[in-house]
Amino acid sequence: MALKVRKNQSGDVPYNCPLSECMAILGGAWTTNIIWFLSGGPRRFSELKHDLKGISAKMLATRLKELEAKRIIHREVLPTSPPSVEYNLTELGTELIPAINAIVEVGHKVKIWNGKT
Amino acid sequence: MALKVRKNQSGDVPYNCPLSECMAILGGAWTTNIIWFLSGGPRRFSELKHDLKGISAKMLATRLKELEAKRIIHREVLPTSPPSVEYNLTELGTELIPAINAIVEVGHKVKIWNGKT
DNA sequence: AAACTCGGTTACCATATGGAAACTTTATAA
DNA sequence: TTATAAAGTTTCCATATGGTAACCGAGTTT
Repeated sequence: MALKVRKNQSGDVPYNCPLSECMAILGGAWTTNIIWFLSGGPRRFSELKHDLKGISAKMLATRLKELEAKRIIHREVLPTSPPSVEYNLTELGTELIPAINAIVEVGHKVKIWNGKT
Repeated sequence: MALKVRKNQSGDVPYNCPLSECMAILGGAWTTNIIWFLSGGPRRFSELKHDLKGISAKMLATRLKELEAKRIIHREVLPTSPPSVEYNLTELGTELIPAINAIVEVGHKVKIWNGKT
């Protein structure tokens, strides 16, 4: 006899939307790391490049533009010479911090489970 | 005068490790959705395929194998006829749920900020 | 005048990602 | 006898992703 498809117990049926929507923000390479470093306060392009060891200028520029378009970060040109550019989290961006922290927490637990204490 | 690179205020310097490690688990397409649906209890291949509207069999099989290799989910063949296969979260997999929930929470907030109430 | 800094841009390229559709095996149902 | 279900696998293909390296303009220091 063929099996019946059981009702899913995790909640309402098309519930994947908020998850997918948020993962569309956090999904790209380096994205969570950028947000995490910005959670410490405003940061310039070259500072972020220094923070994110191994990131290319192209990748960093791409991600910063994406996050700016999604209103997660704010870009501000400072009247220094030469002009410098500072990035910081918007209010919406700040809302992401608890999720990032939760991911960091699990990251620690995964390391313990994998014996990398 | 050239600007000085300021010390980052978000914490210790090479702190990206747990974040990157966890994102390496959660990063692929559909991954968080699969974990979320499994958080409701064990689920068969075809049930998950039904849950995750639009996923291809290939993608689902790939992700399930990945998550099994990372000890996030457990695969069990049931002695039904035809044999069916049930997937469920391991203890380690269960540890991911708070992070997934945090992401879902932010997903809701993002929708509100974007005016999609 | 030459070199350097800042904040990128551009071109080129290799690989990774993921979709569509057809096929498989075992076994039961019509 | 034919069809269908479960749980994938396989092939083919298009696009997305991301790295390297060179380059740029404005301004500044040497």
